[in-house]
Amino acid sequence: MAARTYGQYDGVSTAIELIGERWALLIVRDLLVGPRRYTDLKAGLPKIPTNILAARLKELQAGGVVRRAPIAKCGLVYQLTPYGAALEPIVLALGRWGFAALDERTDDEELTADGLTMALRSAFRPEEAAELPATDYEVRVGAVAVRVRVAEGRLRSWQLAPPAPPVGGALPAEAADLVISGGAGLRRLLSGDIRPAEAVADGALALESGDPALLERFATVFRIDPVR
Amino acid sequence: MAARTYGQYDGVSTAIELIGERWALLIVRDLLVGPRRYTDLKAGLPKIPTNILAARLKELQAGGVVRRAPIAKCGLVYQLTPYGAALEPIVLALGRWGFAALDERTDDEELTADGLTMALRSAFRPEEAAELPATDYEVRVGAVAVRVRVAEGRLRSWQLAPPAPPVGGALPAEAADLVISGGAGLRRLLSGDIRPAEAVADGALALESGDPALLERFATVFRIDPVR
DNA sequence: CCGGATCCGAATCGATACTG
DNA sequence: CAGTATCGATTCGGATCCGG
Repeated sequence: MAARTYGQYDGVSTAIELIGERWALLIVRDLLVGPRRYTDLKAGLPKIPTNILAARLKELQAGGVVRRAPIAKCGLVYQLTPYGAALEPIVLALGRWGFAALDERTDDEELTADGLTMALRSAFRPEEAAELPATDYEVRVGAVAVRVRVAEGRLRSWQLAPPAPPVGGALPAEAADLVISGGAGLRRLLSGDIRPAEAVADGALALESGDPALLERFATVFRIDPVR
Repeated sequence: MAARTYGQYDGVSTAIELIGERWALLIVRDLLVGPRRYTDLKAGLPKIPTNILAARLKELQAGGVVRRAPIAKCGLVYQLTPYGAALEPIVLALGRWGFAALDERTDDEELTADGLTMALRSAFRPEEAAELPATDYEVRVGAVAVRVRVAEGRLRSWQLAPPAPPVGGALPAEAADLVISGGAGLRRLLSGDIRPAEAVADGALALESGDPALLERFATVFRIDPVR
């Protein structure tokens, strides 16, 4: 295990020895959304071999990034330690950087609930949201659906499909103010590549319910600017 | 090459498909210091197999992260594209995160000039430096020596040993205001684990030349706070 | 020396099957 | 649910070699 080391003494090398192995950062990404059970992780990372998942979880625990905790009633969850949770701004920034290289989705690529949740988090702009009234959005892409609430410059999220335990408190009972769905259009909207009205006219984005004017607000609060 | 994909459609997955392969981010780290030739990279990454270096450089070029450019008089260099250069804040943050997990240096780990340069960059605090008079520091750790100038809230760096082409303009002719050397002491100083005076008293850090009072200033301008 | 390409054994990864 | 075990396919690492 120490045989495959980089042999360098510095922060970057140490960091990628902790979280640079294949699949490791995607496990961290999912755990940033909330604690997850072994089976949840496996479902959220459909292409990970089960032995690799087991191996990574052990390494991440040994590195102090992840902790294994028994949960109230039967079962156990993996969760980030405070040290692991400190990766959040890095993973979000990496998500923004990689977002710029995204092209059209192909059939063998899928978007998971945790992937969408983190994408929305990485696109969230607190400064823009600070003065706006509290608003609930529901975003659907294929089979996944995420509910986000923007209030007081902060973002909270819940996963509706597949359902995951609420991480931002109890899921609000009432319907979202705006419900949108669509894959390709969402990416182009977040990148500022297309205006909200165009996205809807195109059919790239569908307005399921809610005031169409709220889509402008959504596009203001959630955006990932192209890298330079 | 597309066989080993994560099969997910999101920014984080895309990012680590571009720069998540073994050694890739260390190549980026070195290129963030300045353009490097194949042999420079090999020297700065002593343990990288040459075929892996060649393979990574090709992948990074294919991904639009690195560009290969012929240099003025014979030879060619690799340099980051603007898209690759946008990784700087991420690599610096990762360096700070990993720094927290650094323990004592072992004999098989070495600190390279580019590693030290990036460590100092990641530790630099512009806010603290904004109001301070321009100051030059020279930092020596083992066989590597780096010269940094803090002026007007900005940081510039040059590599003295092993010498690399100046990336922040011409190397100042005059001697640095403060010259310090020492390995273990530097890490503990940057982490705030030890006070400047103690570090010198310990012998963990040596003051080669300059006003000892400047060491306090150094410790203020360069610091990596423990993660939470 | 620079900028790689080639070859080969060792370690890791990926897919599937299996178990407490 | 939470993983191990097994095994073939890849990749990595180390060394050598080669054209300019």
